[in-house]
Amino acid sequence: MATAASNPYLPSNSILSPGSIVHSDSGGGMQPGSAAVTSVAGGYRGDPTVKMVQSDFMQGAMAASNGGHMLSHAHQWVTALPHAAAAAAAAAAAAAEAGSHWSSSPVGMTGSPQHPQQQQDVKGGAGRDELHPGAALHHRPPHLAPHQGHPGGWGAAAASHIQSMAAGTPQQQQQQQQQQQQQALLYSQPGAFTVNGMLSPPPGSQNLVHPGLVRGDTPELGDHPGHHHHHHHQHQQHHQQQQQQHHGGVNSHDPHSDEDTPTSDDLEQFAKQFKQRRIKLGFTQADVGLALGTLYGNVFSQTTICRFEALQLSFKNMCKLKPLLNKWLEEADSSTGSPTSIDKIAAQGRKRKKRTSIEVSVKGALESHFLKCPKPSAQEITNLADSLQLEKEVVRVWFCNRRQKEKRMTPPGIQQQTPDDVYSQVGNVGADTPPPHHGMQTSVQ
DNA sequence: ATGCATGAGGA
DNA sequence: CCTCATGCATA
Repeated sequence: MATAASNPYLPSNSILSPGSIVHSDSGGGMQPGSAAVTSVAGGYRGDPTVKMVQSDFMQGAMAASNGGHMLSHAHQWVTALPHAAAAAAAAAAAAAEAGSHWSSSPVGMTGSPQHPQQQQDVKGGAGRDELHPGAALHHRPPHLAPHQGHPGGWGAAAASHIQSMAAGTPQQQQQQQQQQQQQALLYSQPGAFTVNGMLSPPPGSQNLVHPGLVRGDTPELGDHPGHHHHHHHQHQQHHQQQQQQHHGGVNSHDPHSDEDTPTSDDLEQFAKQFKQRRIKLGFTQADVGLALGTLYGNVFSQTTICRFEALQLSFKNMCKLKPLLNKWLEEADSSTGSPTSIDKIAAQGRKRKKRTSIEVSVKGALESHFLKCPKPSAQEITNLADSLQLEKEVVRVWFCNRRQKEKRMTPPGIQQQTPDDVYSQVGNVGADTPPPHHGMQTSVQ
């Protein structure tokens, strides 16, 4: 197996031992003993004809379960066209600093679910038949003012929590790195084009994309300037700190100023507010992502917007995006129908390995190892991969993603405890820290 | 909402 | 090879 393992990405199909990875054969699938399955995504893209919209799809899908998959069968990779880099204006520079991370906070949902009325509707996989590009905006929510209680509670919500890692493993040492890189590459989707302004939330929005390079990323990490309060640090990193320059005395401390380096709290607050506004305006996360592209040249996916709202990005990353989203917010509610530019950019294809689904049991094993050693050596990875019957690359990536996950501080199990659930922190102490998993669900959309 | 993946950029 | 920023494809 070693042979094939070297290069996981072979056009050929056989990968490892039988049972380890199964290509999703039409339904034939998995064997009882399989460790993972790779699902195949059908024609990834490449056909302009496909109008499939993932954005809407997912949104609605979550509620509806799924509109039906259309999985095609393919080999390991989907072929694609070479990608072209695109140039775009980059513009925004965001000041960012990273320092301590989030504090606690209930992620996302605040507790108050959305109101009954659903605005997005159509997007549901169910109803997404009619998608007329350029269609008129659909209704904005007539009103809406649930309340979404939020703030008050926030203060109370603070709680300290610790990260799971760093439990006490002796070998746990970290060499931190501080790199501030960024890059922007994008591939886009084949979608058609015609976008209407960002202000018209079309039933099926999602077409062009606009590649752009962003520069101006954030500086480094550091503690936030105005770090005021409580909270804590759960990580053990923070090496370099960064100084803050306040020349000109421009912004000394104005939590609201976007120019300022936001604090964790600011970000939390902003994210929450952003989400509410976005929803009220009737936009999906995907819509916002696209709008940002047409507006500032940087498109973002639904995923990113989602993660932003849920504070699942690194502090630095959050800082970078905040200004952009903030601008969008302003635009969005101020302009009621701005024309916007319609751009379309060619979408190039990319080849992408099909997603491997790792079996739960295997995941458990990986988790265990992770706790013992978050950074296994190449050899260990190979080893592990072998015993788990997974490709080395898959395992390696798994660890990378895992580490990343640890890094972003999405409030782990730390939510505040209401008077009711006192006695909560019992439970996970020795072994692993099961994902608290916030049960967020924003029904909207 | 998230899991796995890609890639730039930095050692 | 890692970290970090991002995102397709999914559940």
